Amino acid sequence: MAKPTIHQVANRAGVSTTTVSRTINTPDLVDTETAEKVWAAITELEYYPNGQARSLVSGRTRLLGLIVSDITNPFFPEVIKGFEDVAAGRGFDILIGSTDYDPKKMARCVRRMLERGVDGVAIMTSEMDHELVDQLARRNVPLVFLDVAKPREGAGNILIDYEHGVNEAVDHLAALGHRRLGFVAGPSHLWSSQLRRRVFIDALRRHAIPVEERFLGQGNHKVQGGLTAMAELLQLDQRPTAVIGSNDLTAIGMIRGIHRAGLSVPGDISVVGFDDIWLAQYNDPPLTTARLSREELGQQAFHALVPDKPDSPSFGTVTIETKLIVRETTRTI
Amino acid sequence: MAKPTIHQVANRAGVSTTTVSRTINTPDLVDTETAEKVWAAITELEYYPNGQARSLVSGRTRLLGLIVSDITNPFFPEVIKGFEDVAAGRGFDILIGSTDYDPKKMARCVRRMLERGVDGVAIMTSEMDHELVDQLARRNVPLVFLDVAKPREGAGNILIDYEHGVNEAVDHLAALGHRRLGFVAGPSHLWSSQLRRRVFIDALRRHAIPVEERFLGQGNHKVQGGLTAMAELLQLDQRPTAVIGSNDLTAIGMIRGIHRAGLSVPGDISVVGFDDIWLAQYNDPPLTTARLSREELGQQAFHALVPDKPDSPSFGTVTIETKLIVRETTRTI
DNA sequence: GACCGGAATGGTAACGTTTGCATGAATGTT
DNA sequence: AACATTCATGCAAACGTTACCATTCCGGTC
Repeated sequence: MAKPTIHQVANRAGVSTTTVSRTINTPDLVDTETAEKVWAAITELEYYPNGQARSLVSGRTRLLGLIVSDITNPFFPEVIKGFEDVAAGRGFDILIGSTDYDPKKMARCVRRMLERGVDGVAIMTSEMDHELVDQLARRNVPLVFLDVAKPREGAGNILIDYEHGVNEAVDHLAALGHRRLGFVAGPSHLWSSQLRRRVFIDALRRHAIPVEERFLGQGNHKVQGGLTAMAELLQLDQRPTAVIGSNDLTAIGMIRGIHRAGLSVPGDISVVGFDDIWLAQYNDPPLTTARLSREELGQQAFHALVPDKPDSPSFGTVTIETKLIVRETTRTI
Repeated sequence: MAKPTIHQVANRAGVSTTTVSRTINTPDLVDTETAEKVWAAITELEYYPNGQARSLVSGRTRLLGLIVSDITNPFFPEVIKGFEDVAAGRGFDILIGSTDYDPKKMARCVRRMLERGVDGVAIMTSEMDHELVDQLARRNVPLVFLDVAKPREGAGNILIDYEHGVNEAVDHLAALGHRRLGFVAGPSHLWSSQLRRRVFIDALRRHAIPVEERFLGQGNHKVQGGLTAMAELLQLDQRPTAVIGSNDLTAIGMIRGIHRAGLSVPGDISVVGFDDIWLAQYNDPPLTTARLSREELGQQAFHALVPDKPDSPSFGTVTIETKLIVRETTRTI
């Protein structure tokens, strides 16, 4: 009795398969009485329409791909959640692909999505093979890129307004009297990480604060990177009085580094992070950071892929705001 | 030119669709020379076989469902990673479902998986509607339950040997001279959380350490819960000298609580966590905790769902070990 | 009372694969 | 030289839906 088909339902209800199909998809076209019989048969048999058959004829799969670098990175799960929530609400399922920062895996991911015939792909990873992505585009698969170098033609692009948050951070620090600001960047191959660094430097200029090369550290967007970069910064005979991390993990590592050196945050050095991951508020002390709403990021990605009004492709560019959240890792000098 | 079919490939290569299909699936059956022609056509046209058509005839989708409560909980992503890694290696895709602790969403999840015709479902959530799960079982969908109350017949079950880790923790603490041990539990509706508590109490008995009711706090497996529970414990006129958290998040919250009260870890109170989430090692100070390998959990789940040898259903029960990792939150009394 | 229009339903051809059966050529066996 | 055996290939029928094109029956209109 496993997996009844539409035929069995039709038999049991004493109607044609066409009628069953209609009862499910276009109820207006079928008589109330017959509809009831059909529904009875459906529930009795525990019938579920076969998705592959459905999408074979319709050409749509109601399946969306989501490619991230590493689901283990606390930044991503929240994006996924935002994406999945709204997708599930609209009857879409999502296919997760982790690239693990490995272009080969990325290729495998794309191939898998292609074979599944996804109705769209959200790409949130930098190790991108352009040839591969072009292949998707050529097959008219809607695409959306999240926080990627240059907006791509013929695809949705979700940009992040780093400037606002970073400016607020520098404002905040400057208002507290800090003039010697440091920054620990993320991996240099990552475009968004370079951008964050650049935006920081611009903000300093705008505040007429001198940009000191030696205050610019190099991390990797992980705790460890922040920790070791901070250790170097602390070697300097003249230390920065406040530092900003390229993301929260970096900032948290920096705080660890400062603690290990026997100094205190924010007593000796103020620290600001970026992203406001979940963990930031539970750090010790709670981290001041520029928030970037991952939920919104995920939601916007979905909307770019499947527009509210059918057939109105939204190749637009959406910008996500960032906003400083002041907690307890910053203090007047 | 979007989405070429097997027919177009066949045309271009001057062979029948059958031959194309065979070149892809059973290369032995086709002449090397024709195979080459076919492959040429395939790459020129950028042909990818249509998955739905494929699984419509084969009956298999090579799609696996994975139902978790909340992907945002740092415990889950690593399980997912373990699961996905090995699944991708074997050509399976996975469909993520978040229940958000909501039985309604759980129902929607199951329905979605049923319609997609998944080849198996891994369930790692407690808000389980038995009727729903039975529906899956009736349709012969392989199932595996992760860390669930009682092993279920006709399905895989992955259990976690909490005892070993907790015993090691209590051993460790006892060896350091602690005799007043506290425990902050997880949500009481969660079976695994009750089990952890029970195992802790058993371990105390085994060490002939008195079980003091007032040292048993109530958390919620989140940082906040550990924090407030610890605050209560600290009100006691006689405080525990060491405390164990039901999971790492709880333990981290407890440490925050201790710090807020102006006490130090491990100077005044020793703390032990459970799980060894990624974050544990970067806590300040690094957390002593009983490790439960989430990667292994995910991998075992996959293997339970799709056995190495086809058609050998593995309804067995696998146990995952736990093991104490000593870091810097425990010290002699 | 013949005709028309709409509502409810059914028959059937797709959709893109795989697969069992059939065919034909080439090779080997007696 | 006739025949069995393998190898390479093709034809056509599935798989479970949906969508187009009938068909039937009904009440209403002139």
